[in-house]
Amino acid sequence: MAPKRKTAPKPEPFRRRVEEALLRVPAGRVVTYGQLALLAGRPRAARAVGMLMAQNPYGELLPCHRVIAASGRLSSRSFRVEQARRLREEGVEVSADYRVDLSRYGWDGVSEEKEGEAGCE
DNA sequence: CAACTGACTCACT
DNA sequence: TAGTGAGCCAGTT
Repeated sequence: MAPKRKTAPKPEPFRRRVEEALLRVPAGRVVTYGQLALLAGRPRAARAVGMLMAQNPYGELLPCHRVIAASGRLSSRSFRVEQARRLREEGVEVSADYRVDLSRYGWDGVSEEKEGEAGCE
């Protein structure tokens, strides 16, 4: 017993966890690679998450455009344009510098989308 | 089997 | 305030 696995608390591939966590993110909300990695079970695997997004064979099937850097900026010079476009379509304000306010759109990890008013400022 | 890369993050200078 | 370096994780070659 006690399968000594330094990593992978679950037999499920890290990829799967990231996908599930990403699919949990409601529209109009964004998460950072670190947050997504945390939900996936690896708070330090932000890099791995980024790679999965770049490799994501699901393409548009996966809301990878909701994943941004911890600085609130869109990474990937090749995709940041489309990312910002999709985020704006979901109601997320993306600055001309491809910057998103995590304080407003940063997902807390709660699927409860009660931002109906979203005008508290 | 081992090494390098990469859509990251944090800390220090 | 901005820029640079080292660390960490998973996937690819």
